[in-house]
Amino acid sequence: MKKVSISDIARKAGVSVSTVSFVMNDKAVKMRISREVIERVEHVAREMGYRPNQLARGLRTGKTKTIGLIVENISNSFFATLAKSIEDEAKKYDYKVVYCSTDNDEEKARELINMLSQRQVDGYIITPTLNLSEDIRRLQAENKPVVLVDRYFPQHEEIPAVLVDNYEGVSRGMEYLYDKGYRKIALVTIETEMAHMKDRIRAYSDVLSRHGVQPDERLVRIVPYNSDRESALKEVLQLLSASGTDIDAVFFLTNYLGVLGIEAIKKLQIKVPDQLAVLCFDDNDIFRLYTPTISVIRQPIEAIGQQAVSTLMERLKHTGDDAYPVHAPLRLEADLVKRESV
Amino acid sequence: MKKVSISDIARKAGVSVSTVSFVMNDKAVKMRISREVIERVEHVAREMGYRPNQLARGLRTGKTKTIGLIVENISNSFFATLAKSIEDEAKKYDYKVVYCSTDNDEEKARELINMLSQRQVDGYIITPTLNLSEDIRRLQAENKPVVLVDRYFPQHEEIPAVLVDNYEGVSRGMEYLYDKGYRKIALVTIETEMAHMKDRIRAYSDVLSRHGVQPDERLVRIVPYNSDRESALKEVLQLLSASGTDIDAVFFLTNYLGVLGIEAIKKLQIKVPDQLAVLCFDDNDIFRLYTPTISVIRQPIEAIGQQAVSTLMERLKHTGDDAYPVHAPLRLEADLVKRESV
DNA sequence: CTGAAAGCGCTTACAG
DNA sequence: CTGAAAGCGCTTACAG
Repeated sequence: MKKVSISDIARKAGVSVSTVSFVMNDKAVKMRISREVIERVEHVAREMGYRPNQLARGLRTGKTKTIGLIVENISNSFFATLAKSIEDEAKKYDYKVVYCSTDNDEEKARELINMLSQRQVDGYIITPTLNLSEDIRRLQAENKPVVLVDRYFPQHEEIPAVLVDNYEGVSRGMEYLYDKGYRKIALVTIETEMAHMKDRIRAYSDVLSRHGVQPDERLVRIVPYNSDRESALKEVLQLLSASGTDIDAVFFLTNYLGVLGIEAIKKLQIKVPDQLAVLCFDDNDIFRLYTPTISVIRQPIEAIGQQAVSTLMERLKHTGDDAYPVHAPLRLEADLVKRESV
Repeated sequence: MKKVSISDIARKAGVSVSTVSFVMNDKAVKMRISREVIERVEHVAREMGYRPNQLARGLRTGKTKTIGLIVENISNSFFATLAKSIEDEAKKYDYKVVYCSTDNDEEKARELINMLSQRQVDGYIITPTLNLSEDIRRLQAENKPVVLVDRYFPQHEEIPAVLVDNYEGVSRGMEYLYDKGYRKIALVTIETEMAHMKDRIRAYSDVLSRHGVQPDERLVRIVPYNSDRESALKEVLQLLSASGTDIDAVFFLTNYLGVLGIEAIKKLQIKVPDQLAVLCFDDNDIFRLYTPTISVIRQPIEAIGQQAVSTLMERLKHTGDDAYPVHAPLRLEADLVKRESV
């Protein structure tokens, strides 16, 4: 059974391919094609089970109605939720989404951009890795709009970005811990040069300074990026069991670290929040169900996805318009979810 | 900046488009093109930043090197992990994956198949909904191989499927509970006609019968498919707090139900495993970290993804071969992960 | 060894 | 109101 093409329909309906094309694209009325022909063509098309070949259409029109989405890792719950929200939102605009994971590898990210570009996606939503700004500018130069999500390049305001307000979110969390009387607040973060994490760390230090507290190096643990689960866990265990530091609270700067933290706390049998208060950036089902429940700064994932799509759609409409306004990253507010761990 | 095409390169290198095409496709040697021309073409292509248009290539060759993956919901951790494993495995064969979610809606599943078909994917990996077998057979008739994952159609052996051995997995879990001395074993499942769930339920009853236990209706709770989170939780709460049933263990047949179960148990302050043993089909980070840790029957998700891809690749090679052998579904063994809840 | 030409399935000016 | 034809960017028999 071969796929049926427009010319098969034309032959069977006794009209030209142009006529069929006009009917299939709802341009029949504009082209003043007779009611009778329209109906005949539609009937034949349905009968033969016609499905337009989008490859051919894309080749001809230069538009594929497809968004390329590049995330760090689709199996991570944050990105999976983000991807779903982008897929659902894009559908409203009649766009499809093709997604893929970088595993936070620069080279892989480049390959993916390359692959999506070859498939002629109309625009991109990207969770960038480091050093990707040149590749992204090249896309923009080819008139392919790009919107960053979750991360951004501070020195490149011409690349729009949608993300949570990291600085504000961590500040809020820190103030909350401070208000509750905690003074020896430890921080667990991941080693990276990316600006979104630097913003989070900066908020931690700034809040401490504002309260006249000297940041204590021993309270900050930076997990190397490529450490496997085991060694990362070891780092956290070390921090939490170190004597002489008197930690009374710990702030995990990512979801993944928070989960490791829970494991460490469980292993060390630390009583939360009596011996140690726990706060995490980014929510997770586990935090809601763990005993005690873990307080978090929650990112508005759905809203990030929706805004990313609508920003991209805006750009897609203005394609070729060089004077398109430059924006600072769009920062959405995070929620402080108070639970039992603080 | 326009994209550069094969003819731009041909012009600049002073050769024909055919020559460029042969060089780009590593057929230069076979066509005995001179070393010098090859080098000139490659140099020009690199210089101009040439990226082949896959739409055009796909249109011409009829192959897109793309797999369409349809799952229930990409934001669910089971499917997110499965999708990642399929993406990684497909990459080894130099195939890309386009994924999308049905939300378990028959109509949406049909639309997605339609969409992927219009984009000319070479083959499909599908988590089917009910009543999808006809649509799938149509794909097969069009010579597009399909492999089902996670679910299957027992009456359609001609559609290959890769899934966990549901019957064996639940049987193993039940025997384990029985061995541990539990006799009043409750079951929480989801309402569906799909065979994979029926297999799980059948295993539950069979193990009970084998031990001469009359299945007690009051011990089985079937959560209606479209119930929202709240009402599903209510169902579970009701089951666990019902008096006069003396439940001593509960077996949740899906990940999602197990998480609800944890919530219910937490709310009711039931002591696990002293007052109630808990077992769940399908693992989840939560089960590993909850206190007490929850024992599970773990699906070999990675292996399912890998087998699905390799089965599909096999079919892709034999495309057009009508006599391709019919297989029963490939059932992979689940692990019993003993933790503290039983 | 290399080029000219057909054709994949569409859309869209252009002509009548 | 409808059709013939060009062209999107490729691949691939065919010819020389």
